[in-house]
Amino acid sequence: MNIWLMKSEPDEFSIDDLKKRKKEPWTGVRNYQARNYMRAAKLNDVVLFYHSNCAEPGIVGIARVSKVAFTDPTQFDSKSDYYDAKSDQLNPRWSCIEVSFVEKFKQVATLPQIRENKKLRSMLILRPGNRLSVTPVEPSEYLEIKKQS
DNA sequence: GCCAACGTTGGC
DNA sequence: GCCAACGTTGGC
Repeated sequence: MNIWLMKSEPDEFSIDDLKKRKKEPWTGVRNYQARNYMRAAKLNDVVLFYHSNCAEPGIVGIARVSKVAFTDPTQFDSKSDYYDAKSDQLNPRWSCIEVSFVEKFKQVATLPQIRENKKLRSMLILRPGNRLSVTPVEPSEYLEIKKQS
């Protein structure tokens, strides 16, 4: 089993939105490395849900992979923000996965807390200029985050 | 709103 | 294939 961290801007789609909707296709990822991580995701992999670009950035809850990678339909939708005219119907460029709500943390694991925790020092989210919306997480890091939530 | 750190694009 | 310009992300 793998563990992933996925970012979302709460103004766009928050953990509460996921709780309400129960599941959500994670469309719109337009970065090759993040795409490759999604393609590597397996059914029921754990997803740490991260709120970015907001007042309190941090890990706010847990989701799980409820559908493995499939063609992201938004790349062929000319009305979508995520439309990609260069993507080939026969060999689509972008994939997405479906994630389902598991839990919302009682306490947010805030970015400063993550940064201060020695056991979480190597998390990719802390890397300067990290802009990947999907990154792998070590099991030990996952356990540590669960502990403080 | 600022700005650093990227990834992508496109001219050559 | 190089690299400058540009756009985007995301913390602060």
